Amino acid sequence: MGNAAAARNASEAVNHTKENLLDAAEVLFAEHGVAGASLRAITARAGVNLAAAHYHFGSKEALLRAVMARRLRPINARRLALLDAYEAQPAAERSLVELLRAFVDPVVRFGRELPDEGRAFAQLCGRAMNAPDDVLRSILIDELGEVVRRFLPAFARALPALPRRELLWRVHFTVGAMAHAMAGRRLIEAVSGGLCDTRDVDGTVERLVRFLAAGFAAPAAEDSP
Amino acid sequence: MGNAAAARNASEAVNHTKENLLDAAEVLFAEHGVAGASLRAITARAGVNLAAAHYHFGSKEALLRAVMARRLRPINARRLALLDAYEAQPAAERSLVELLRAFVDPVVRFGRELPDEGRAFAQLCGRAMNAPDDVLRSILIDELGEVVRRFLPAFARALPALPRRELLWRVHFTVGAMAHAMAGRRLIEAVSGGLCDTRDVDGTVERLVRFLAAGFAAPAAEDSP
DNA sequence: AGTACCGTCAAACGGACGTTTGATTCAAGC
DNA sequence: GCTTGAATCAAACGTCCGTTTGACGGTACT
Repeated sequence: MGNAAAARNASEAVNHTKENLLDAAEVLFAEHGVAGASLRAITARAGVNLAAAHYHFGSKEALLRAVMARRLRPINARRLALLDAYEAQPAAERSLVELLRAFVDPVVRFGRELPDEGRAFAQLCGRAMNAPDDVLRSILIDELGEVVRRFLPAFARALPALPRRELLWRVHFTVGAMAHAMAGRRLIEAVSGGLCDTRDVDGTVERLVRFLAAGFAAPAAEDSP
Repeated sequence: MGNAAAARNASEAVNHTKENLLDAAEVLFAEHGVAGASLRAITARAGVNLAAAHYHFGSKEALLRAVMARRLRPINARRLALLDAYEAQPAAERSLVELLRAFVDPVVRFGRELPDEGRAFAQLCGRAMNAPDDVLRSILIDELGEVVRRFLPAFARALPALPRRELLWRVHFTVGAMAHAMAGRRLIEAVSGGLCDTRDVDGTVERLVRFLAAGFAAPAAEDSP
């Protein structure tokens, strides 16, 4: 049967074509959008035949899903691990900054540590949240499901005085600021004239977390509607 | 020469075809993205012939530009007017909240007051900042040029103790939160289970402005890099 | 009546797209 | 040595795209 292929995949030698396709798709999806990046351009960049994309993934959508899953899976795993560490502490020692860091750091870090592909993925991921493609958005929401399911109660516990509606809005703003910080790297570098260095992961995370923590700690507006 | 047409345009009777095209394009660009919305779908929705789009606008890109300009122009004019009012006050009476409101309110308000088209434009506009289409992004940046040129010094004056790099980052986060609040309406309504009502313009603006004001007022992180 | 022009229309253009097909190569199993 | 099946390849499939064309009615001006 497929013993040969199974043995080869299980051994060390991974499929070059598949990985090349993922790398190329990641960059071009980020650069031109999902609709704007054609399979012809992707396969050409990967140095493989056009039909290889369908042979290995089945469709363009499945390729996109694989691109997202490859990076999102470890990112979200790390987020949950940091959340576990945060919650393992005695309640008195937990700080909102730390909770926010658990939420923000892995995304920004993974997105920027890989020199070039990470840069591409950061753009793609930052855009995905509000992408017009239902596909891209649904992929992100699927992969993000457990993260929000675990983080929302943690935020609520860290801010017991905040009305739930206010909390949800602030998480919403947080996601927006984070996504923009990831997707809009060229923008701030251009506007700041190079003063703001987006390659400084720790600095970016720290600034973002402090900004958000202060926003979360703001007094709640009177709850009119 | 073109006296007839000029007279007709100058008179009350505006061109129905042109406006129908703008309305339809606004909704479909927002719903499916610029690349995903075909001129065939747009003209069909507008109830006009396919060739009318090129006759009246010249190209798909020019149609997109017209869609954006129609809404962005009054929004940005209002932003600058609010900034003028803010700066006309004696310095002692100015508040950061008010400055942020001048920046945020017109976008959210115009984006949501129009019952349905505004909803579409809000999505489109919120996405435009990081859109993969160079066209859409460049349109927004063009229309936004004067706004940032006037608001950045105002922010710097309102927060004289904040290092410039920190200020730029926080403005960056602000833009992200604002864009996400506009583009991600369906998202927060779904996540909150309807608890957060995105049709409540005043409430949204107020929550966002307070959140951002607290973030801006946070102590600056040590300026490492 | 005649001219000029605007707006609309159906039809077609060439090109790019995602996907499918069938042939070819090559290493592993009997 | 022959078969099997995974992997790659060039070529083609049908569809949809943005744009162009040329003809047709209608209105305003001479």
